[in-house]
Amino acid sequence: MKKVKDKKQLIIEAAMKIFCRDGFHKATVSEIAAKAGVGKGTIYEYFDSKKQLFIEMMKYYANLYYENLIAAIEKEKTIMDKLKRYILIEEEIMTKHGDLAQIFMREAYNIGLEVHKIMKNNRIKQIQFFADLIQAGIDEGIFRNVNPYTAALAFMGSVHHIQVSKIFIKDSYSEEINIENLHDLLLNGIKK
Amino acid sequence: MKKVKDKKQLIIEAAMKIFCRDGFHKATVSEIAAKAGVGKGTIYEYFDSKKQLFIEMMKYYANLYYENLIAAIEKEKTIMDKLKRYILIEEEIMTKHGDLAQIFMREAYNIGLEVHKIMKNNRIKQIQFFADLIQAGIDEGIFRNVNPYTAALAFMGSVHHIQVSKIFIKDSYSEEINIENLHDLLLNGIKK
Amino acid sequence: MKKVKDKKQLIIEAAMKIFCRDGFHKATVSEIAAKAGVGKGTIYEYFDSKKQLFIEMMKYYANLYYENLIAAIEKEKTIMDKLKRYILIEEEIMTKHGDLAQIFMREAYNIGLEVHKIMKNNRIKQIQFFADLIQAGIDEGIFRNVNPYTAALAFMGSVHHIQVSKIFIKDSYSEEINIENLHDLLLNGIKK
Amino acid sequence: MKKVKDKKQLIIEAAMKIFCRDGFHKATVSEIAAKAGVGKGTIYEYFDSKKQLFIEMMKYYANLYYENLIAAIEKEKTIMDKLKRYILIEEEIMTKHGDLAQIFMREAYNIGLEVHKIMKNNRIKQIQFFADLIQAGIDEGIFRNVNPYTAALAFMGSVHHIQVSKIFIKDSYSEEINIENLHDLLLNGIKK
DNA sequence: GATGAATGAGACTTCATTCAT
DNA sequence: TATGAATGAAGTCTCATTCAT
Repeated sequence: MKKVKDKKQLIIEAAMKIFCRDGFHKATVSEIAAKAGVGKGTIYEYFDSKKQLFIEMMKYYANLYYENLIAAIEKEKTIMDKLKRYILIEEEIMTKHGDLAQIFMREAYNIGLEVHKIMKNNRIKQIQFFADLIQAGIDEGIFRNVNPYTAALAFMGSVHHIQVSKIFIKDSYSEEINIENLHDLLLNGIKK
Repeated sequence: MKKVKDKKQLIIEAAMKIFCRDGFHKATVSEIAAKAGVGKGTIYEYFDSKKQLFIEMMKYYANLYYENLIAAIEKEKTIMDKLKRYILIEEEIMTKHGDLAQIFMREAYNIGLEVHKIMKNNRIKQIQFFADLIQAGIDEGIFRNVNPYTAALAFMGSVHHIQVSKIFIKDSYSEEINIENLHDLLLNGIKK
Repeated sequence: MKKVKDKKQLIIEAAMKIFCRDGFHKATVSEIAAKAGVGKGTIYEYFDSKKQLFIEMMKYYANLYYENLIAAIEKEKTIMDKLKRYILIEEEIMTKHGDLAQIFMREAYNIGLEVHKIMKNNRIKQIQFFADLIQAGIDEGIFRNVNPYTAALAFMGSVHHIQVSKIFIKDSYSEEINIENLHDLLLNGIKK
Repeated sequence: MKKVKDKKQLIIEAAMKIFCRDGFHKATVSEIAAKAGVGKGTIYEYFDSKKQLFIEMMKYYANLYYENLIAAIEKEKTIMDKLKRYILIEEEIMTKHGDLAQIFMREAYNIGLEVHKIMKNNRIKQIQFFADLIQAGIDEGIFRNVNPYTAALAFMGSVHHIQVSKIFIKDSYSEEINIENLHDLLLNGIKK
């Protein structure tokens, strides 16, 4: 019984790597099977189709991400620490799983309605969670009276973008770009 | 000679629409031809392959985008106006051509080295341009002494992320999220 | 325009041979293509699927059969001659296309509703046509007052069965079994 | 030892149902196993392959059929009663096991030489048995001097065809078609 | 130059068969 | 003995690309 779960897990992890590298349509079931170290037919013992494998892979990582996020943030005491932690986790996730985030975004429109729904719900949950944090900060009087959703998206977008750029550009001035700078910038603004 | 260019242009525009909707691998040459109103074989009169068509399509829109950006910004006089114009153009582009930006990002890794290079150069040019603007603002004393690259990426990422979220989430609280709020936030920060 | 029809026809004829020899499920599209002298993909230019090819093949031969049958019978003047002609044609068809009749029967249940309907309609048309002939003979007073449908089926079944047996058994006493004997038997009965 | 036979028997009976419904190639070993209430692997404990299972299933039912036929007919005293009994049994078998007869016919050509031989021998035995009955009737002076093989095949074919038509057409005039009519027709002919 | 019928490589998926338990 | 998870050969179908017209 444990073994069955292990093999399904194995396939999901292999699928994640291949889907991230190639996207849904370029990825082949053959290669996922090879990466998982199982036969091609075995994939179909655990998943109805390539599409279904993609969906279950997405669900798995979406949940994993959200659970970890909540767990880490709830350890922090103050709003400011929670906020910083959120940004740090976003950064960490983007570093480790930026490709996953990318493919979630990109394929969300194309694979089908179910994928789109998962993505949308996941995204809304995140934004809401972050917006709630900011709203709490506003209520406590440590933040200006900004729109919490705009702020949430700005924060998330900045972190995301910086990370993607670092991965993408690699050999350039990406060294000097770091999250410490970003924290300062987002908290204090650019204007003198 | 003029006619030839017209037909090539026609195919590139059709290709853009189909590639944006379906991604590189799901898109079919047949449908691009149909959209362009030409025969399937005609595509191959103007482009060596589907991949080459994608590359040329990308080059075309990357240039178009950059030229328009520069032209619009250079019309503005002050640093602050240039910066605002930049943000507005980014927003406009994301609104009109967000799907194009998405596909550029997503497929950049997969299609081949040439695509990746185009993307990277384009991105670096943009970041550099924006960072230069910010640096000029710092030099003029209107901005704090932030890292210009971090700031550039944060601005670009925020705009991008908000736009994507608006498209993606649609029916939610996206109404209250707007660029005016974002301007204020990025310029003045969140802290009281 | 003529050529297109020729190639579709070519595929239908090849499909008939392979389907007859192997049955629907054992038959492969590859081999049908090879038999027709076209590429595998060409099959799909003319038919949506293997199943659709089977259906269209069936429709084609069902019509061909029925048209020829009617045409030949209408040339005859008297009821008795029409009846004999019918039996002779049935025999001829079973000789030439017995395998086709077999596959029609066998696969009719399995391929899908559409196939079943075609088969059923075709069968009803035939039975009705034959029963009408017999009824006309009864009305003219040359036949006893038998049930025309029973008689039609008995005649058709006898001819069919004899032919199948001849094909099937081949090397046995099939020489002495012939249609002349059958005519006599069916017209005059077995009892002294 | 008894148990082993029981399980083998169980599989044969399940196989018959599935093969009859789907034909050899469409039928799956999985479903046969499920129907028999055994594991998939168990099938291979008793049969070398799917093909071998089909062959053994055929042999079993061919023998069963023939034994029952002989036993029933030998109970009758007169030629005429034996003949009638034969027709009634054929009818009964076609009613109960028409699908089996169908698949025997259809797949006989395709599965392999061994199947073909079984079928052929079985058929020859039946025809011969029936022809012998008719010949005996001729010798006794109750039948005209018809060709006994032709008559045998005509009788068998008529019964078969009527039965198949009843199953196939169902909702039509099949009510008025019955074996009593057929008896009369075959014995007395159609001519006045 | 323009076309689209023809092609076949390669994708997803099924299922008979094996074998470790 | 009985099982069913695992497998990979083989099938259907798609689609980028070619080439005769």
